[in-house]
Amino acid sequence: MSAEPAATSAVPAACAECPVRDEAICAVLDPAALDRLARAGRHRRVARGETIFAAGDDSIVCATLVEGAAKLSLTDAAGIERIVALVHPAGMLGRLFAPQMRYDAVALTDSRLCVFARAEFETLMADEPALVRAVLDRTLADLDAARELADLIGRREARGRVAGLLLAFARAAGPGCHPLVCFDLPLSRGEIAGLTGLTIETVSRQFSALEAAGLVRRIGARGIELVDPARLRSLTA
Amino acid sequence: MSAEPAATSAVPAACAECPVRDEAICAVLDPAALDRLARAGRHRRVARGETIFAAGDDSIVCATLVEGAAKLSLTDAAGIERIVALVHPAGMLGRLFAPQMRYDAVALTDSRLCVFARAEFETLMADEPALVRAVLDRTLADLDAARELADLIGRREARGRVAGLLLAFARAAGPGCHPLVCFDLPLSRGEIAGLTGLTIETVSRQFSALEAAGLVRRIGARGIELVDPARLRSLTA
DNA sequence: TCGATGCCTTTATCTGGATCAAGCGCATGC
DNA sequence: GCATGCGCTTGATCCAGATAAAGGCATCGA
Repeated sequence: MSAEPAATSAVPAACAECPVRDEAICAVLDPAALDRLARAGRHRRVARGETIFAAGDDSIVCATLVEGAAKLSLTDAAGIERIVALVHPAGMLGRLFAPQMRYDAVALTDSRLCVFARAEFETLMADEPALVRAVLDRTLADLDAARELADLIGRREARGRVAGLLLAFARAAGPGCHPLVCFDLPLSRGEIAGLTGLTIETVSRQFSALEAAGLVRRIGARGIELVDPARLRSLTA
Repeated sequence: MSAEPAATSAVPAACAECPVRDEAICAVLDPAALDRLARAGRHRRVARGETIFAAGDDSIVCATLVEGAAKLSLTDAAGIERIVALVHPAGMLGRLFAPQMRYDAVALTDSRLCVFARAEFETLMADEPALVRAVLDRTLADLDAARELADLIGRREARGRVAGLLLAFARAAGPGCHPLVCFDLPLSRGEIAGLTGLTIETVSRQFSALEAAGLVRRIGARGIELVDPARLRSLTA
């Protein structure tokens, strides 16, 4: 693989130093299968705010998020965005076995992807039971996350939704910051609103209130410190 | 494997007349594997309102819903129930590869289940790639449904939530009633409230308003006729 | 240096849905 | 026949959060 010349954006050897090598679906593959998958994959960088694919697009690719963060969302006729999922490193993007994308996928931070042609990926799945199983594990985790989100935004008061979101994000993005109480929330107020079913203003007020109550501390534009996770959790009730 | 040529080449008796035989995960299995699964499963009837398993229970079983309907829900400290999923015939209940149940599963109508010991089911999955694939398909469908629900309750006005729920239910439970515009909604007002994140009173008022506007018609306690699905859909925006 | 732009916050006002409180319809039981 | 209970509806009131409007504070290109 190192014999390949000047292969810049499509380097199978990149698996060796892949940050999500042990967590992504590829982790379960034996070397031969990994090599086959690696040859099918292409690395891609996307900038913060860039659309990876849009709802209604033909579902021709799927991808593993290697680094960064992304959202899946819909924007209704009134222009209100509703986010239905956050994707963290090692998570997958795209719809397997379906003809069209159902949501917009947008990068929340500068990110790196490992992109596969869907057809090719599905062929590989047909040959590799372990890959099917890995995708299943990932999908079950996604399902848990989706139901947790439904539970979160099903509650009636704004306070609990925001508190729950902070805790969920801290948990999901956890490995990024050891104390697990201080992390970067790569979401604008508008995105938090779209995720929680609130408005920007309400989100802003809730943040101010949580800070005033000594439950969290805002650090710069996007930094969050969970000062009192226990009390925060109690708001989640 | 003890040789039973006659038995292994025929569809197990219990499955032969199963109403979800062609839709449930079992549909993909060859006769031998189906026989093995059938031997591992046992039928169970549950009455409307009966709890199938509760959040926190050890995850020792999983099941296919053969007939009826069920809900997955959580009840918070204040006694407010939030429903995170509806399960229709051919759907699965239970958490694979996880030690504990995460939600309460309760029958919405008198129902029939095909129950498996989780460990045994997982063993069978290890031997049957087609079963893993079938479970994956089912899980992907569940994921779509969960995200659709998150989208539904993320919207800000009650009208759209109720309208969207009716359409989603009509679609999901569709095969039950041919015109697809007239069906039985096996949910109490309280359950609809728990599903949409509203209160009983608001749900009731929205139903009255939808009926007054000529979009739906209520038939008896639980019957619903979608008089104007198109206009209903427009409320979903 | 200077707007211009975009995002966040804050204040003021309004409103849709929550809450509180009766009624109503319809079972079931005595 | 009437009481009891339960779920649904309806009305009256209240409030949390939506809406509207303005100001603060970065970054950015000219």
